[in-house]
Amino acid sequence: MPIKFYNTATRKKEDFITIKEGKVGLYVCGVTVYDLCHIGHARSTIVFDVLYRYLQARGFDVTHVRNFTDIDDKIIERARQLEKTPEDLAREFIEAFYEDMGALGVLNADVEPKATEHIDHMIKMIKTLIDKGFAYVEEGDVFYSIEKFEDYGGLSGRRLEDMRAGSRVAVDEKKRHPMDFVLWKGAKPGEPQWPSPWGPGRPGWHLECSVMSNHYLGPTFDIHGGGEDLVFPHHENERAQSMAANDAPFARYWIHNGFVTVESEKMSKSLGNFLTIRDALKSYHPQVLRLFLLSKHYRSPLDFSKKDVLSLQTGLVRIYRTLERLESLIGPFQKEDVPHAGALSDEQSVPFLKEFIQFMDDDLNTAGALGLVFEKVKEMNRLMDTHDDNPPEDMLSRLEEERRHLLSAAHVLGFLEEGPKSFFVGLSNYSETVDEDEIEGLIEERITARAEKDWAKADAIRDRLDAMGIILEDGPQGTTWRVKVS
RNA sequence: GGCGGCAUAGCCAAGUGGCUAAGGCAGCGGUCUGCAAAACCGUUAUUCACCGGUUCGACUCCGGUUGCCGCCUCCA
Repeated sequence: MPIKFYNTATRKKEDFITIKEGKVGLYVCGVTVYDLCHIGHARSTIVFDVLYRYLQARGFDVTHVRNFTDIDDKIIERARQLEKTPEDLAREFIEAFYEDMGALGVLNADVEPKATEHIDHMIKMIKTLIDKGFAYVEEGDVFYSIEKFEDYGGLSGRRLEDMRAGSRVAVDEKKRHPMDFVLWKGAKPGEPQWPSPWGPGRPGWHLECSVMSNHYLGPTFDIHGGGEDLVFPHHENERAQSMAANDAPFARYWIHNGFVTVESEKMSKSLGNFLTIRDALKSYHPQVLRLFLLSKHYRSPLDFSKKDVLSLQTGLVRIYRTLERLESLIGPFQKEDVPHAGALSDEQSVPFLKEFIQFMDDDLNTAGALGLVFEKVKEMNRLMDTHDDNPPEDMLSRLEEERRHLLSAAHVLGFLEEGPKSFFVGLSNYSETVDEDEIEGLIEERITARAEKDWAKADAIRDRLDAMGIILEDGPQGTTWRVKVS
């Protein structure tokens, strides 16, 4: 069975066939670095991170390009407000991007180009477009003439006539057609600028992705991704530029992720519900956030609500508790066992991994795949329950094997990558700080009381700890405690 | 006005033209435990917004209605 992706360009799920056997060129529109990333950026970045991981696990040699837009009107404006240079501002938020996304377990892309590194290539493409008659110069600006490109609208399914009716934009009168867009923008005094044949200025936004995808992946490549809001106009314009300049098809598969709302409302600065990754990480463990963002199909809208995130957290805690239980039986997971590229090949005989592949092959169904993970966890717990005190050797080796399968699936989703201990320590940071000595002391006291069968006293101590947010577990090996997290 | 998407139990969320409609959270009953906790077992949608149509058969395909959302302007 082939991998299938929903292709925005055709509005259908299609079999994924690469241009070159075994190789995938993946271009994902990154962020404009004028502010901190929010939870919506996190979803998009994580979704394509999972796509990247999955294609690699399936054995493809993937070239993943994720750009930074580091010159743009918003950056200039924000820099002016903060009295910084646009370069410093961009550098600062690129750093923040790595910090935030790194916390969420996002891998670096293979190439992470910045728009300002490709100005000369952009000028070259603009020249080509002018020479071919797709672009015109007006007083230091260069515009793309959409009427010259017959397939304009071919990606988003829009017709020019329809759009004109709904246009609410004050149209730049230099444009010959209201939907024409800028390729090169003449600089006003004091603005960042680069020399060009049309005077000093800076590139238009859409141009950078055309140039950089062409530069790193060639004129025609496999997958182009981004948030669904980019379909129009950004991707439509990118496509028009690239196809006109290169005389070649552009991306073969267009993949777009759905939006994130916060407590059922669209994120916006005016509503004050603009949730940055940084703020979200103050309330939730990064693994909880990551898994939450993968708990629904990537194309559907996702509502970020505290209640739903916490219920997902409870589930994740259960998974980690199982891993903890496994460690006590068969020791910690060895890092060398981390699955290598191509681990999820077509000839998969392990039923669990086979099912996992079926879900992921079907348009990256992370939600279905996650359900599978929970089923496996239950199965392993059940197995451990049957031989609580004296586990036979063959059961231990079976558990070891199943844990390896579980973790190789989890690796594709980018979670369960740390040990249970470290996870629980991390999670406890989200609760009030606790005084370990005090807790240990109380537990000692309670052990004595229990030995004397003074149940009233034992229960009183347990209640007291409970009030402190500490949960006790009396097991065969003695009493353990953990912090109540939700 | 145009384009597109979504509507599944108390909540979140997969999925399929006919076989028991995944999974998580919450709830209830049970096993275990001094009692708990954790884990496990059982249980919670005769039904998939509404109305028609296609079909031997639809929640799944088609048409319409209602509701919600996104895009058409910078936006992941």
